Amino acid sequence: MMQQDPLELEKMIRDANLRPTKQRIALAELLFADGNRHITAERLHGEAMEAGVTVSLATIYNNLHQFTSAGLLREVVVDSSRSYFDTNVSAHHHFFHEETGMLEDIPDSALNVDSIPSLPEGTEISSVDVIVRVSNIRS
Amino acid sequence: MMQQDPLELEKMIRDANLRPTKQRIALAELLFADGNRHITAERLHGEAMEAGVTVSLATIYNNLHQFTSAGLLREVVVDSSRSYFDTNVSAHHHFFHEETGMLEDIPDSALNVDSIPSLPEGTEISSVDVIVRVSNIRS
DNA sequence: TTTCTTCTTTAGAAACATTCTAATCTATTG
DNA sequence: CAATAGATTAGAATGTTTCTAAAGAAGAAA
Repeated sequence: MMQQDPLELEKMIRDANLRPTKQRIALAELLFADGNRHITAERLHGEAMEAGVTVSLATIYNNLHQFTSAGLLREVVVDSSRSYFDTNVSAHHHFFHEETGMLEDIPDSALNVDSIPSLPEGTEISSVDVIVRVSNIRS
Repeated sequence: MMQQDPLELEKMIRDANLRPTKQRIALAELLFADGNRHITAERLHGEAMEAGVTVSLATIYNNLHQFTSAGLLREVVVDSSRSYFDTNVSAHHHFFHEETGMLEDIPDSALNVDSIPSLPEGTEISSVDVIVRVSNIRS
């Protein structure tokens, strides 16, 4: 995404039918200014604090979900205790570092999933998520 | 797995260096007697109650984790608010029904993941998890 | 069997992430 | 500017999971 310009961000927010409030713009900057990010609510809250923006946790959650509904973010489920949000919404997969809890993109082109078996009756694919869990080699 | 015989179950528990207590045996029966299952702690607790076995939730969690460490169960991460435990510990993947929260196995042979890109420096694969999220076709 | 040790279970408290509530505040529109 | 619809917030509430400390059960040794 890589949206540096505040005006672009504001347009993006408006296009999502959301009002460009101080908090929302600040969060959008933190999320989208520096390119692809994988972030938890708690960490985004911390970054907002550091940046001198007072935002409540409730607002962090509200906005993460609103951005996700608008297709600006994608939720990645890798950890049963925390939610990660990914600013890269195009097709791709993930490495998950078990020790650090860090996520890393795997380009869609770098991995191939095929011969998906027949789907359960009456269902359609919503997404295919591949998570390659990696850990440090212990010597 | 499909372990019907109580004696087999007891052996399985002993082989995992665990004591065959009343609660542990009852949980093992619920988990392993009827073949492949995908279950949450809460649901296992409910089933134990129904079966007339009094087990605390703490014990449910203790045992699910101990069985997992022993390789008798595998934790499947598909939902950021709940943990699922799978009695099928051999290589395979999952369909996840978004509406019902139900999990369904995809045999390893029915799905192929290839050309996994070079791993991050100093790491090794711990597992490759494919989750095909499906939802009911809305007409 | 009796005793000793180690492992288990448990109730309840605590921790943690997330959602809800209802009041206040802000952006937008007329 | 006034009215309204949307946004933010503190704090309470929820839901899952873990922790604590005490009491109970299993295994080993004599």
